[in-house]
Amino acid sequence: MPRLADPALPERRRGQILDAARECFRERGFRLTTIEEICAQARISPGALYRYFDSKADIVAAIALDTRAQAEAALDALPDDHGLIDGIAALARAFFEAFEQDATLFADIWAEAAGDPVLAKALGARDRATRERLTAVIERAQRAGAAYPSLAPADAAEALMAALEGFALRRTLWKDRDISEAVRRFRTLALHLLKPKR
Amino acid sequence: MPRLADPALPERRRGQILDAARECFRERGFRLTTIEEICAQARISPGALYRYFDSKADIVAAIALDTRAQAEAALDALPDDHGLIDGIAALARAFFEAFEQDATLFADIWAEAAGDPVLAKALGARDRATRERLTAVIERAQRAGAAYPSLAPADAAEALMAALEGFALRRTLWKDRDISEAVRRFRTLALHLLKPKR
DNA sequence: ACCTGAACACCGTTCAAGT
DNA sequence: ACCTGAACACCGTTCAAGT
Repeated sequence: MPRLADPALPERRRGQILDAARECFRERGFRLTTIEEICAQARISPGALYRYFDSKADIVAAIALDTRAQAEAALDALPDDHGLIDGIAALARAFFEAFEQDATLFADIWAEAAGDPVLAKALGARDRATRERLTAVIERAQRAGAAYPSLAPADAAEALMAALEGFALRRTLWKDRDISEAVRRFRTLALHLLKPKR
Repeated sequence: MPRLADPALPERRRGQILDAARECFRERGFRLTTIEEICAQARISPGALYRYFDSKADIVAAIALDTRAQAEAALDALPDDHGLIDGIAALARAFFEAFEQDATLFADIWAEAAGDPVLAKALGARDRATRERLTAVIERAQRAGAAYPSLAPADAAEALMAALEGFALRRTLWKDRDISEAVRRFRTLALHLLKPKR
């Protein structure tokens, strides 16, 4: 019998549960999937699951923050020269793709956040960080002459994020419409916001 | 004993229940409010409630469609001359105000729609109608020279609606931020989309 | 015809007992 | 230290019985 427990176990278990949850949410949506289903998928008992997550909402929160973190990381690769618009469009595509299979999850996350101050605060902090990075990129682009400076960088960033999320939200309704169409529309919007001269 | 039932009763009951539901949702959010709470507020029994609505989701659906219908009606009053931008801004303010007290409801409606094909279809039909009206307004404005024609009217309409809903969504996270700030940001976006020359 | 409210079904969460 | 799974609590929905 080991005196010390496996220090990697908690992280492994959390990953195991999150993977199972994503799989289930994808199949039946957040509302309809049961803790028992997640447990079956993760080959674990309810009691064990609650050792690693406080609640079902806590599981969505973890997934939401993870997705956000990935999106934010992609921002660092954004060029601030004349490739800016295309970079933003690529980012939008990645964002839409992240929610392609679990389209409903996007809406569920926001609904959960709206009713759960803890998740709201965590998501809010991530969101602020994301917006600040995007603002910085736009600011540099304006200085470099790659973006039109009539719009305050912070306003442009907020508008772009709102539009991106708005398109993602609307895509949950029109599941038939393909991603490229959404990307094209978002790209057009970004172009008008950042380079109105062209 | 009357041979014919009061023909206005069903509509009255539905209104009574919807008012009660709105009140409850405002206070505790969609998730947390209980059918029993709505019943208490409406002074009616659960059995009676289910005579007028199929499910809890059906109640949100009714509220969602009602809110949408109001927003759509406001579109008719939109000027297609140089007051267009201000008209759109006023519309955005009304939209934000409609969800001011039940901020979480906005996200809940989408989450519900994402998981409920019936609601999705109903909301989708309304949405299409709204977009077509907005498209027509923009088209007229472009012809009148009040909007810049570089953007296809349908794309502009879709972008504006996505942005409007994106801002509304994000407002559920930042409850502190006042409406005027959101309206100002949306107005700026609309300006860049429709009148990039200025 | 419309309503009541107890009963049912389901599911998120807990906890006493195991190894 | 970690896990199991039966039990609990809660709530959306139904339905037999009332008027």
